[in-house]
Amino acid sequence: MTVHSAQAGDKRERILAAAERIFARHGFFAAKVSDVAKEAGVADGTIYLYFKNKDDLLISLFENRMQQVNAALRTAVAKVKGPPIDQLRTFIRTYLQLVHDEPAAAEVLTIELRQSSKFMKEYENPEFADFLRTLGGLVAAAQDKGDIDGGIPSHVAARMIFGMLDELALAWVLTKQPLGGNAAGARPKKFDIVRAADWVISLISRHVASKEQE
Amino acid sequence: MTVHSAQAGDKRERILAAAERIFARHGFFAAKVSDVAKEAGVADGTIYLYFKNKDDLLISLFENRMQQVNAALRTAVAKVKGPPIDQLRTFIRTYLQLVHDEPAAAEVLTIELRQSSKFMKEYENPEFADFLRTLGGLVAAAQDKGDIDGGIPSHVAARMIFGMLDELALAWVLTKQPLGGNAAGARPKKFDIVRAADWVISLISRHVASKEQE
Amino acid sequence: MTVHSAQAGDKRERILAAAERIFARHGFFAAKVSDVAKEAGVADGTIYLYFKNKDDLLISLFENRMQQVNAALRTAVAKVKGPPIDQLRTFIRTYLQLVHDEPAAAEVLTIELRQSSKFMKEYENPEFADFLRTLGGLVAAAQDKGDIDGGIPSHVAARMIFGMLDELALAWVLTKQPLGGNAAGARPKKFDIVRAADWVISLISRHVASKEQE
Amino acid sequence: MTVHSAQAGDKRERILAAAERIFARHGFFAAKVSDVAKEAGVADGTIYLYFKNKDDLLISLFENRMQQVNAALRTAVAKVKGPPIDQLRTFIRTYLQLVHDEPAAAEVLTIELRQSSKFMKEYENPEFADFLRTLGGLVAAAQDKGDIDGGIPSHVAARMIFGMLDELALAWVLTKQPLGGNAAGARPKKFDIVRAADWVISLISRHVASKEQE
DNA sequence: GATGAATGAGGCTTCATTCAT
DNA sequence: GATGAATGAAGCCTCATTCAT
Repeated sequence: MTVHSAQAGDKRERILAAAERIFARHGFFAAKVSDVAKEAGVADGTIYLYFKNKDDLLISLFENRMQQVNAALRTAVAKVKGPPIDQLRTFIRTYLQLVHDEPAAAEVLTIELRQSSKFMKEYENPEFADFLRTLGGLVAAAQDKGDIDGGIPSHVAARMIFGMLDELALAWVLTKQPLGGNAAGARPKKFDIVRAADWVISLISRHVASKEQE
Repeated sequence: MTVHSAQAGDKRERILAAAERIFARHGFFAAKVSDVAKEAGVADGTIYLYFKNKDDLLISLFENRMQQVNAALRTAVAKVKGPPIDQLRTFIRTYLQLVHDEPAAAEVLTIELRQSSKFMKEYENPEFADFLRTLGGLVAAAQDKGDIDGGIPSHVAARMIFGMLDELALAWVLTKQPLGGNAAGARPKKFDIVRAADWVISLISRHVASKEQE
Repeated sequence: MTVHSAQAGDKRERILAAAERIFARHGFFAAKVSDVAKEAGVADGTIYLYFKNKDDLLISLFENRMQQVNAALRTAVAKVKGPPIDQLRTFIRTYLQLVHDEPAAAEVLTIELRQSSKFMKEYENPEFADFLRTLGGLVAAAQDKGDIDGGIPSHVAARMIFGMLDELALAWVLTKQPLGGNAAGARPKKFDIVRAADWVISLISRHVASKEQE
Repeated sequence: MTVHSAQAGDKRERILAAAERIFARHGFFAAKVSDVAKEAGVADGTIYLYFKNKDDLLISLFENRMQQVNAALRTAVAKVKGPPIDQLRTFIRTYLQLVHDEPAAAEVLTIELRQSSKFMKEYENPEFADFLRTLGGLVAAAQDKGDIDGGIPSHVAARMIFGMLDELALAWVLTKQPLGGNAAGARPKKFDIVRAADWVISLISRHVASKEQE
């Protein structure tokens, strides 16, 4: 029974995970619902027991993943006792670490979120708003301490920082790293996405940032 | 005669302009070729005299607009005699000014470019590569002068800056500014996209940047 | 239940039968897939659950019908105990009887097979090859017995005989016989396609063939 | 002037010749009018100065080629002073020689005539009727002499013979002869279409036919 | 007469969604 | 709940034909 209901409860998750992979692979529009079903190991119709329609599947995926991202960020930031700029660094590093660990999720959040901003506007996007609010708060605090230029509206600065992270994620995700070393500069080398966190901090902070690396 | 031949030569341009508006309005996938044709005032089949298919229409639109953007940027930057950071500011300001003046183009370049990174990878994107190369050059020069942190690979910094611009453009474009004043904070206020250029510069430059506003 | 499962299993057959009628009526190219669907009493999309595309529908129809023809011919010939020329007569008579009984099938096999020889070449046509092989075997046996001129390569003779049958079928099928008597020579009279079997035999056999008519 | 008008008069012929090649290459339905125009070296619209529409182009091609065929056959047969069976042999041999010399024409007459029997019925086909009448006359004469079985209605026998010729032509035309010798039986060898004339005669004549080969 | 850019009707096909089992 | 065969709306694209030059 427990196993059964667990499997049943799992089904929604399995579908979301499948959708993540399929959307990452083909893009939302090119992806077929039946492909998601196949990847999830369920029948086409089953998807409609858990989601209203294809759009809802994408929306739900966003909400779900952004929720996880926000939770991870909150947890990580809460642990930092140092000044706001260090919390910001942690925020950024954690985000990019997630991108590194979950490239499919990153691809969906980055590319598909973007392309579907169109219909995201209609559905609103509370989790993303939350993300920006948190980031804006960290920025404002860092501005108070004089670590970031205070002349910039913090919500705009938050947007800018998100833009950097998003673009880094995109560039990193789209660079298909050949297994092993890469042939003499044939393709752009896949840079270290996690290290990039420090680059972001050093780009935007006015002082030489205190390093607290592993 | 002049009118006629101008119109004839214009037809490709008219279709591109129509596609720009339609794609900006509905998004690439939701847009119908027949809508583009109607907007351009031509028959459906006429589109296929100038473009191989719907994809090619999008690709061509990118190339064309990015070419214009690059040309405008080159011209604007060439006029600046000051230090690299001032050239960079001009680059950024010009870019955001273009976003401001051509919101439809910005929407397509920003949203649709993103969502179609998928198939942009296949078609390559020489003009965008050019854009990044120019930006990277300016960054490197500014780094040499000590105006931007030199520890960041310039091509990564260029990506980050582009990310900021892109996100600013996106946020600005998607905020439907109600004509006239906006109802008490109901919607996020449409910030001044052009002024944002200075914010970008002040965010990333290590010294108080010299203002050279109009 | 029986009816239902029968119908379900039948669906492919129903579509083939509908295609046969529609193709015979309008010709392959002029026929619309949606007409076939309507004739079969299914939705347009259903066709594509059973066939890859319109071409595949035609190909499958050929294969299916030729298979039936070959089976009928084999059965009929196997019953004949007489000399090869009698088997050959049975082969021919059976074929023309099928044409008589299934004019739509005949029309498709005769006309559309021909017109699509173009793309039949690409798909091969094993059943037709089988048909020719069987016919060639009978011819060779009859040549051994001296009933047919032995100087002709048997596979070429088989082709010739098929050509006669095909042309007879075509001429017969295309002659729209008005019901009842025909107006004084206005239209070519629809000859007796089954009797024509004997004419074929008497045309090609060197001796007065033994008649074994009904 | 003469040259000019000759060229102008030629244009219709050039278009017919182009249509013959294009139809033979792609089939009537798959062939595009613009391809015919390109092959003929004229503009698309020019075709419509000489032909009512695409169908008319095919019809005219038939008429024209069948006329030439009939003329050639009449001339050849008129030279033969021997018995009807020899005239018949000449008729057949001449026809197959034409197939050999003009494979494109043969392909159109054979394949496209067949597939378009559909709309040929509507347009009638006087030249083909003429062909059959001539052939029927020769058959009847040969029957009178006892060289061909007299029990067969001569117009049906004519059909049969035409069927043989048509099928031989088709088989021969569709066998893409590999340049040079052919790999050990990989493809059916391209038989000698002209020699096949004698095979036809020996298949249908009751006596050992007098050979009058070159 | 000749051109060929433009037209636009119409078909093949896809795929999100439903619903009988 | 789960299935997956069936549906049918809708869009991309082709290409025969026209007509202004």
